[in-house]
Amino acid sequence: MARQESLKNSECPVARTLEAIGERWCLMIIREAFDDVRRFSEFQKNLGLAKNILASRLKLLVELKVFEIRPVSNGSAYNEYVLTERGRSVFPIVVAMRQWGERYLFEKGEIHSVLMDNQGEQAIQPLEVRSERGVKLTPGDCHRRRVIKGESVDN
Amino acid sequence: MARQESLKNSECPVARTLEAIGERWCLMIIREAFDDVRRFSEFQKNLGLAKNILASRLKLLVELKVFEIRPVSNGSAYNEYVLTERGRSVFPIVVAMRQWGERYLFEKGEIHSVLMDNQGEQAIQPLEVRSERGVKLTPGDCHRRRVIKGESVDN
DNA sequence: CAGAATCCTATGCGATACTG
DNA sequence: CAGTATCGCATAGGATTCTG
Repeated sequence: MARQESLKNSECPVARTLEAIGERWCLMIIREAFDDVRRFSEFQKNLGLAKNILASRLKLLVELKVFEIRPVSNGSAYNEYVLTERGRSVFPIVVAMRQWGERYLFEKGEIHSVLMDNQGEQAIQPLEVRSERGVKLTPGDCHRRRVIKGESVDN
Repeated sequence: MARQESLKNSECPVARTLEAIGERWCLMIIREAFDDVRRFSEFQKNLGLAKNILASRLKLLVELKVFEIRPVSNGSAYNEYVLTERGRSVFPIVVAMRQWGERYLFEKGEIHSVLMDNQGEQAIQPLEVRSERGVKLTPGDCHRRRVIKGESVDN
């Protein structure tokens, strides 16, 4: 089974998301973009990955419409990689990972980065899964159901 | 750079989370566990991955305390893999991935699974990132700051 | 500086066989 | 059934070189 194809047509959205952008460098690149990184060299400097890998990931993410390529404003003849709405929508995924890591993968006293809001320096609330009516849900409160996208779930 | 080590000691919690459980099969296994899958053969049947891979991932996830091994209740002499609190806390990550995939990786009319709550069959709200005071935040509203875990961020 | 192209190695992972 | 052990291929990804 060709590794890359195996989950691409899964009917589980989690599987497809993992297949599309779940790879570590993709998410790290997107995370950098949330900090307004836009240039090839900046991504490379901050992440320390090989240039060919970065290039291939950026290409992939442009194909997926997570980034769009934009000619740079300041004169230099190269491109910027700017998040699309689709790319910005990855935010909750990255925040959820961040919060889990903060909680479980650091020892007390260890340095790590946290996310703060820009106005007033407030911390971020833990993400919570809630039903339509606002009830907080745990994994056990949920089940999966097959639906057709675009059609009503009811009746 | 030994691929597996490169992000493990990053001070970015996103990087550590990716390194720990970001690999596709790990998250798929955890997703199965959210549907109350507990047995080796069930994981394997539902996911269709090779047994040695499943075994190594389960071992890894037990080491990470995402799962705990529990002797099975119903007599059969084997083990169950049960999510710990730490494992259940992965829920928002999986839900965030699910929601992103639902939105962007399916065509209208395509079949996919959705998450519903068990009582009343309500859909799940889109995850939102909010500051302490409840203001909804986009990536641009945030910045990263280095802190020492366990110590107060203020003063 | 922003990539593309080439090369090489480590390893992810599937397939299969073996064990209690 | 629940794994462990072995093998082999494909690919991820690092290092390096080349180009506009």
